[in-house]
Amino acid sequence: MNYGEIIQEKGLKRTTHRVKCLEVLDHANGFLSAEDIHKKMGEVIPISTIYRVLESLSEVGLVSELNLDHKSMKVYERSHDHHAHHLICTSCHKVIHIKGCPLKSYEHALQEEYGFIMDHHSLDFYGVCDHCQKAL
Amino acid sequence: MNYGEIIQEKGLKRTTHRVKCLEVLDHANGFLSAEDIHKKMGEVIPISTIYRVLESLSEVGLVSELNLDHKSMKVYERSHDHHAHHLICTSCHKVIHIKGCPLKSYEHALQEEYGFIMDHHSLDFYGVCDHCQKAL
DNA sequence: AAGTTAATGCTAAAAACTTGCATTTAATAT
DNA sequence: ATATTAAATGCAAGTTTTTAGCATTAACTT
Repeated sequence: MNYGEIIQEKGLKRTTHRVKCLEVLDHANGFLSAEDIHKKMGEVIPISTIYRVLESLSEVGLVSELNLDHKSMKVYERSHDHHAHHLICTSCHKVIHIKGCPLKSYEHALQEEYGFIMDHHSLDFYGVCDHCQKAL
Repeated sequence: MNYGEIIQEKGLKRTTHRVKCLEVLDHANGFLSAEDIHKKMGEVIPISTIYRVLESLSEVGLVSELNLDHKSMKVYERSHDHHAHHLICTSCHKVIHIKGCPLKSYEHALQEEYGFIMDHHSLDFYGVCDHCQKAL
């Protein structure tokens, strides 16, 4: 299934910008800011449109929007269907996806202890990747 | 030890604004934005000064600055000396501190698996607190 | 108390993001 | 295929959040 079809399946119009934007995000390794995407799309489309495209793709769940620690800027990634966390390299900014989550039972324990009903959690690891260690 | 002394101990000048700001953060339950702090300090001090005060307090580790998921705004809290995570109520925005961390061995496993050297991680839980559940 | 350095107030501006509105494009009905 | 309708886009301007420049003031040092 190509990007256009994926977009239509979610009930959105299949526009050039949305297709291109989804493709860019799908090929990116790591998070991209609106500005990054703008550049990768050739800087011909107004940035306001980029924001609107990202908003619509986020709304239907094709793209995830998040704020990372230490960055005062939203970043975006192609959503994955599994619950996942990230290793984020503070040197090259590469993002490694980790499938699986070690927090199930811990969440349950917290729920018991604090009477807090969990909705979701955010977990990211920061450090230096394999490749960057060698480069130093 | 009072706020002024704490500030001086870190090598900063003990100014009225810094003392007041640290006090406000120490008494807050939850994260505060620069704007929140500005209001709590009476809105007489220019917001640019608030940012500078927060910057200096962050630099010496008295205050932590972070970006939460879903909020495109920096928020601040009085630093605690122990490694801790948060339960954040999406209804009343109260923040519950959880001492301890379940990720030690998981981090180690990731380090092995990906050759990634960990620096730190961010972990926050979102849900509905005890109190808000009753109110619904 | 005088001197030195850092902090503050005030104004302006940069950066990130949003909105309004006329025009164009995509999907749908004819 | 063409007309219709609703949504998306381009363009310009506006918010919001955060930072910077510079003259003045306050805090610590001697």
